[in-house]
Amino acid sequence: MAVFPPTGSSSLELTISVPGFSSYPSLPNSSVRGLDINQVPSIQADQEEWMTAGMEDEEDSSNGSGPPRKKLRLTKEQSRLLEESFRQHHTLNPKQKEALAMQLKLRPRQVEVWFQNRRARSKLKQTEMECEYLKRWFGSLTEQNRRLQREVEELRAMKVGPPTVLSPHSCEPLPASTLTMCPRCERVTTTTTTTLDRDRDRGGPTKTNISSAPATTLSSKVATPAL
DNA sequence: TGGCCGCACCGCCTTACGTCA
DNA sequence: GTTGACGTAAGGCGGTGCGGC
Repeated sequence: MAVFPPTGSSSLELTISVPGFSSYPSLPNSSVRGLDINQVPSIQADQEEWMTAGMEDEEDSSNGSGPPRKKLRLTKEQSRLLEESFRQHHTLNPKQKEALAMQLKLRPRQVEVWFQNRRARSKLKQTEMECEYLKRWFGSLTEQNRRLQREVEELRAMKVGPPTVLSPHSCEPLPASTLTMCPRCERVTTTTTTTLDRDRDRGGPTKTNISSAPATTLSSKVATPAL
């Protein structure tokens, strides 16, 4: 079973990079400053139909009689243009916002709100995808953990009744392997000192660690994605 | 130069409305 | 016609950065 591969990104940071607009530029002399964000650009006839209710309600709200909040629905064309703009920039500077608002015949505030909500939706979607990924990865690790536990049990059983290992040269039984538990990582290792090793290296025994065995054994690599 | 204030913007949470099954 | 779920525009609040005083 393959360990679920980590994605290219080693980070789960939800960063939205906006080329050229890392932060909102401060434009003290911008015409946007001092601009009434509730100012309504000229409304075309085809827009009045859906905007009128909202506009009227805003005016109604000034009478302080608890304004019923009417919801304005953006037209498909407006949504399309906003989406298109969002693909280019996830945030807007004041000039872009104003221009877009003019183009869409919306208030700059509406454009701003749409972008805020759009960023939120984008982030939510990303979070859901990452959640799904982590779930699958957890399932993969659980399965791998089960396999390793099983392998540990098998190795423990081997310790009770150690197998006879024959020397490839003399065909005589070699000293029994000893299973030990690594105190640090709790991995089971086996230490085997062969006659061949002794012949080759008088300086000390050579340890053959199972951890260095092929990936199909206990040493199955546990890929840990950088989170 | 540091502190304060106002402004604009943001993210986050929530509310309220429109739509649809 | 009613209802509940869902999507989303908009309100509210706190935080941040910047410019002016």
